[in-house]
Amino acid sequence: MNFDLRDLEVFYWVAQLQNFRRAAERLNTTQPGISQRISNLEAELGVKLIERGARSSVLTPKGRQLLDYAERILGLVADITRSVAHPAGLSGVVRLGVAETIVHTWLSELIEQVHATYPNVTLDIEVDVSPNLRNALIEGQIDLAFLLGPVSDPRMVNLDLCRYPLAFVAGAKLDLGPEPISLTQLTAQPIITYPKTTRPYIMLRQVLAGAGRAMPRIYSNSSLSTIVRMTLDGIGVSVIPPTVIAKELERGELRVLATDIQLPDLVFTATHAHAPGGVLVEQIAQMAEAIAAGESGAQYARMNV
Amino acid sequence: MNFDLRDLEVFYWVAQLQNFRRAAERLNTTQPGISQRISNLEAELGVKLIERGARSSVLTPKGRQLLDYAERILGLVADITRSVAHPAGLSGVVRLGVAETIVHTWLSELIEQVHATYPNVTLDIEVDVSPNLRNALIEGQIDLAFLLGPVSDPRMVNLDLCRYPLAFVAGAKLDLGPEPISLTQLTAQPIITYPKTTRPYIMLRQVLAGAGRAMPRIYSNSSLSTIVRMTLDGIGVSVIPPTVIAKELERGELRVLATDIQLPDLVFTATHAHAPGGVLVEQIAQMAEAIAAGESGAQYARMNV
DNA sequence: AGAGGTTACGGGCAGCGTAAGGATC
DNA sequence: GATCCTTACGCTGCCCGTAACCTCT
Repeated sequence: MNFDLRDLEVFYWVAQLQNFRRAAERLNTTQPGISQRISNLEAELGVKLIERGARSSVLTPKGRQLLDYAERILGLVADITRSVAHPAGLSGVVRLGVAETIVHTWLSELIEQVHATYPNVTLDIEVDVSPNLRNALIEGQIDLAFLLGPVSDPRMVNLDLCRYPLAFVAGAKLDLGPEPISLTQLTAQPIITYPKTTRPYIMLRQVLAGAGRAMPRIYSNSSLSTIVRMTLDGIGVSVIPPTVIAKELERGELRVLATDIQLPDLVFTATHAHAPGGVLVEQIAQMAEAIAAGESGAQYARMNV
Repeated sequence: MNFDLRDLEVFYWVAQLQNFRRAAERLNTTQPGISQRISNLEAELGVKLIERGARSSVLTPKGRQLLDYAERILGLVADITRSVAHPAGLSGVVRLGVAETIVHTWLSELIEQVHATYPNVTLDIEVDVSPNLRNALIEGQIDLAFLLGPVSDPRMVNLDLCRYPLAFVAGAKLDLGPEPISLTQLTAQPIITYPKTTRPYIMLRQVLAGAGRAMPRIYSNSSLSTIVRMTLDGIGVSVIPPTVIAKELERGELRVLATDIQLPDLVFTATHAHAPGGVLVEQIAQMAEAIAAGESGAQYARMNV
């Protein structure tokens, strides 16, 4: 009998994702590697564990039986890394997907704290819009994401991070008339905000459409920095969380427009798959939760000035 | 985090035996190998697990914590080999210690059955007297032994195998006078039996001494075959279980002497360490139990003729 | 033709056994 | 000096990644 924990881990993920290729992505390896591991496991146990189908692979009865054991064993191994292993000894790569908003708030703080706590851990950071991050999570291409809203997939774990109000922001020089600014005044300008696939865009569109008038031009842009740049250049009014432009507000380069328009807040979550062995991921998610809670309070305080 | 099941197994045995060298023997490997495994485990967890002492090595608190997990994990792995693995796929080496009496009764039958059931399993068989087998078991040099009497060590598991009566046996030509033979008649002859360290020898000595007369000459011999040979040659009367000389009895070359002397039966057990992962050992012990039960009945039947 | 999995092959590295080197009694 | 463990070193064998192949739809 010669199988190891890696075999069980591979088997677990193939079972979960019902697909060799996705398991390979999830485990940062190649598909033939997965094939070999599974073959080895089946040979060692002398039993067929996985029924390879044309579109997806599914467990045999023996495979289901093994899955139960594999989950328990991997869970115990995770317990070991939690309770007996020294934190500084943890190592590995965590693939992190981040919505750009987070990049402009507390991401760097998290990165520093992770590297301080786990010197041997590498973060692979990928910045993208939340819908893409959501897909990447489900496909197993990233381990953890900080994105908009909970991901309602049974296998995903969501931790609430922070809640940022949206606001209409304009360049200091742009004159829109007396405040509070009405919808009509606003929509004379192009509105600059997040891409079409994202929740802020959809929410904004609903709010503007709800008023029953002609749709204003909406410039969507997947780069938050660029949105800020365009707003600074007076190209239009942007809809973003003021949190990300604290500096520009302080310097008086940008201002938050007083309006009566209610926009729902942006709610960010840390989301990851429920995975045995994902101790690191859980820890980092919890660190993010703590940092975001602290930052969020600070940001609110600043905004209330 | 990069440790495997082998690391945990090595750790488990070092913890049990409190000694690297003995763990190496138990695991059929070399002592530096054990050293390396433990070092690796400690490095991976970033924690000292074992306090190396001059005479024995003992677990640190973290080590005790890990031992708990290791036992559970290895137990689950054993469950896998029990319930999901195909028996024919089991492989490995089982080091078997056998008292010679067993060699002359049902050992070959067991060997055949083991090889039929587990084609990939190798048996390392060592024939020795029970006291030596007992030590080898405790030292972890053998995995399983068929020997005299239970081994009363907390970590050992004993299964009753068979019970063979002892008898005085003489060559067909040796004339000792009218039967039943008295002690006095018997002790005129040299008595040939098992070595001094063994239970039959001690029991015999007590019985003969109990009679309060001068001790007869006792030839002790660690080879049962040789005892039979000497008895056939008329050198003396031997004290052995008639079971092992079925053929000689049938051919009339040897005979069992009728006496009033009560000798306690030889009780054999299959004994092995309680070890997680020792699925093979448990299975073989159970096979021995079944075979011995069958054989034992047959032998009794034959003797009652 | 494209997605899913297997087979083939070469390079790198981990783990083993041998042998020599402390440490502790 | 005896016991116990660590360190050093060469070697083998495994495992990984690349690439080509097979097989369904």
